[in-house]
Order: sequence, then C-alpha cells, then structure tokens
Amino acid sequence: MAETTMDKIVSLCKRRGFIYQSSEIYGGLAGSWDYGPLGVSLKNNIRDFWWREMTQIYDNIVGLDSAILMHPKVWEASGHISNFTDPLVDCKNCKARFRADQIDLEAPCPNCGAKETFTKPRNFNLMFSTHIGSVEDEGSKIYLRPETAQGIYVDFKNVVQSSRVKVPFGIAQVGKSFRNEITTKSFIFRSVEFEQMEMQFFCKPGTDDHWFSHWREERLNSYHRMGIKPSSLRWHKHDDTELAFYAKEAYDIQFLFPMGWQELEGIHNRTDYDLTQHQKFSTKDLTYLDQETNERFIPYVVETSAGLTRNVLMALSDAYEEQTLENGEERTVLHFHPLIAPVMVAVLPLVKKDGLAEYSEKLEKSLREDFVTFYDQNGAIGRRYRRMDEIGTPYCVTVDYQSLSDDTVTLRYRDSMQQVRVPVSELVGRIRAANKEYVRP
RNA sequence: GCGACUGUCGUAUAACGGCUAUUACCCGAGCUUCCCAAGCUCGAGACGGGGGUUCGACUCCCCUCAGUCGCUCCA
Repeated sequence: MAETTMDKIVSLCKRRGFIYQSSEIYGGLAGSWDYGPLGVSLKNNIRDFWWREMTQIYDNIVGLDSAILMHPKVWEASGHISNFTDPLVDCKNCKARFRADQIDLEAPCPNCGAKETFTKPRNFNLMFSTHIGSVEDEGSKIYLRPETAQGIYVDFKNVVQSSRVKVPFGIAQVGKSFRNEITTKSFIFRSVEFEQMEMQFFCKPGTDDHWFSHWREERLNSYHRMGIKPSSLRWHKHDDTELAFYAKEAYDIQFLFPMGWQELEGIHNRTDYDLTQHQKFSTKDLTYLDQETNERFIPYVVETSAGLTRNVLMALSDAYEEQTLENGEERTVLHFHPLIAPVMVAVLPLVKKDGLAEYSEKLEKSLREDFVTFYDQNGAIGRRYRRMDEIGTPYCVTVDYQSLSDDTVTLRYRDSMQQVRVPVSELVGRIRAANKEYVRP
C-alpha cells in the first residue's frame, strides 16, 4: 500500500476544498488555515459527534459557550500571566522552569542539581494581547484566551446555581483558542488559532482517581466509535518531568499521524487547583455544598481536552488510502465514518439524456431532508464515482433506464465498490441501516 | 527564535538573460457512452511579493513572505 504522506493530504485538501492556507493571495500567514466547503463540513461533523456524545449521551454534562475575551485577572489566577511577564529560564537537564530573578543563575539547578544547564532568560509571550476600547494603554490590555478551560471554571458557580446539576457533573465547551506559538508546524497540527473541545468534570475530592480512569476509558472508546483504526491510537502517560504544575496525573491519547505519534487529546487530573486560584483572586466563594452529606468542598476537576482541528487532521490521515484495483487502475479513497463524512450520498444519472438527469435531480432533492447530498451529471460514471471516493462520500445512487420504469436505483458502497439494486422508497432506510453497521475496512 | 534548503497554472513538471513559457493529470463546454478515471473537439489556468543589475530578468543579486528539515519552544 502506498504511504500516506502529509504532502498528499495537503494537496488533496487544497484540490478538493477541505483546507486552504489563510490569506493565500497575499502570500499566506504562517500557522493560520481556512476550512473550505468540505473542510468545514468535516469539522462541524466531528464537533457535533463530540458534542452529542458529551452532552446528550452521557449523564450530568451540560454545555457552555464562554467568551473568548475575559477579565485579565482570569489569566493572573490561572498562572498564565506570571509565566510570561517575568523572564524565565529552563533547566535543559530536567526541564524545570524558574523565574530568572528568583534563582542564582550561576548555581546548580535547585531541582536536579545539574550545573550550567540553564537557558538564557526569556519572556514567554504565548498569549495574544489586544486592547479594549480605542485608547491603547496598560489599563485596557486584554488577552485572547489560550485555552477554553478557564471560561468553564469562571462560570462554575453560575452553572451550579442555574442548572440544578449536582456533583459529580461536567461542563462541555467547544471554541477557539489562540497561542502565539514560536513555531507552527505540520499543516494544521499546530496553528496559532485552533479549536478545542473540552469537558471539565467536577467531582468530590477522593473520587477523582475513579473519574480519571472512567474518562480515560470513555474518551478512547469515543475514537473507536468514530471509526478510527484502534492500531493508530495509543496512550502516553506524563511522567513527573512532563507534568504541568497544576496536574496530579495526565495521560494523552496519541494518534499515528503521517509525521509520527502526536498528541490528540489530554486527560488531566487538575485537582482543585483552578477553582482554588479563582476563589483566591476573585475573593468569591467557589465551594460546593453537598446537600446530602452537608459537606462543603472545592471540587476536583478531571479534564478531557481535545483539539478539534487536530481531530480533523486525524480523520483525514486515518481515512486516506491509495488503492490499486484488480483491473490495475488506481483510486484514492477517504474512508470517513458516515458520521463525519462531509457528503453522505451522491445522486448520479448514468447518462444525462432521455430524462435520467431530470429523474436524478428530483431524487436528489427528495433526499436532502435526510442527508447531505450531492448531484453530479458531468463526465463518465466511473469518473464521478472516483471523485466521490476522493472526498469520502460513503454512498452513490445511480439512476439508469430501468429506474424510469420501476423506480429502482443502484446503491454503490464506497469502501467495497459493490452495488445493489434498491427501490427508491427503501433508500433512506438502507442508508441509515448501513450507517449503523458501518465498519472501517 | 536559530541554522540549512526550497518557491513556475489546482497538482506534478520542462525550458530559457530575448519569438505568444512546455507537457501530463485535474477542471469547464460540447460530442460519444446502459455502471467504475475510455475516446474526440474546444476552452480556462502559473514564474510567491518588493527592490536592484541590465537595452531586456521567471532566470543574476538583495530584502521580504511562505514552506520543508533539524534545534529551540509547546505555561
């Protein structure tokens, strides 16, 4: 089988309208990407799949959409600001980070004892800043959020008081985040503007380990349900040197991208760190009262944090296949699970004369209520099948002369290329059934 | 942010200090066609951007933007 390279995926994405470079006619902007007609459909489908699982299937998870721009104190409380307003040094040996003004740079590393391993003092300006109002001064400086999680923590009290949730419960949010990355890399894998799908699960201290393993299992299973090859997914546990300062335990789900194993989603036990910080900085009481036991506590948080845009790249990488058919011809096919395929069904007249085109257009319109459809009458039928294969359309419906007399059509399956004769009246049911049984080849 | 390399139609490419910048695939219009990229005709489409050298620059030089690889970074 031909190797799936990033070049091939980038090329397909541009050619077929999945993803373009931002501001391309002006020479492009590094680390920014636009989602074309098929790309936005794929991205929305992945987002909707996640949202449906999290807020509709599971118990006790509610949704939220918090603002991208937040009070600057949020980022002081979270620790984001202190980490870039003060020059920092890293120990190259143990990766520990220190404020340059608080340690002796000539001395051995206080953490691991290694000598002369400090980097030069640097400012880490990972947050984009801007100004509210038309006057630029320090007082009006605000930031674009570098993660969606803080919006959830800050609204914790509001959600508890307004939606009758009881611990343990979760808050889910999908939204854009921004990081002023020093290097952007590997197509859309790391970009300055990206979308996150995060769920913060609030639980009683002491139950956090249970919920941590619960969510680890659920999140990996979710990718299996999306049709991703299990052999392309694996766990990566953060050891002590990789653990963020707020985390008690952290695992990443990694995916085998064309450039190697990379992080797709993080499951982190963030303890009560964030709520405690916000309680301290806001001076508002963020404790939770358990009415049954009459206990008051700050909940622990288990976070599932997935990159939506990374999910798009995963879906493309996982689905991409170049096949050599039995007759020696080549085809490129995207094996998207029907749940996320940008187009569900294409309707194609075998030829475009003798009323076949008219019949097909009418059929295509009638299917629109149930599926995302596409109509194409242009060129030989085989060519149109290949075009649909290349954008990952799971089903093609072909109208021929027999259709005109008995209202049956050919239903052609993308992965197997097999065809069955189906009455038009059974089409929707057949496609729905096939979707339920779908197994990625 | 540092170093090395690379920029020609959507993709992959060819050539050249000087005639209308080559070819294939893709794409569009038409003909043909009763199920998997067939064929024929026609058509659209490119030298990343700016500056310099030169009678003349896609070609040489400088800057810039973008990309690839390695380091760094990824609280």
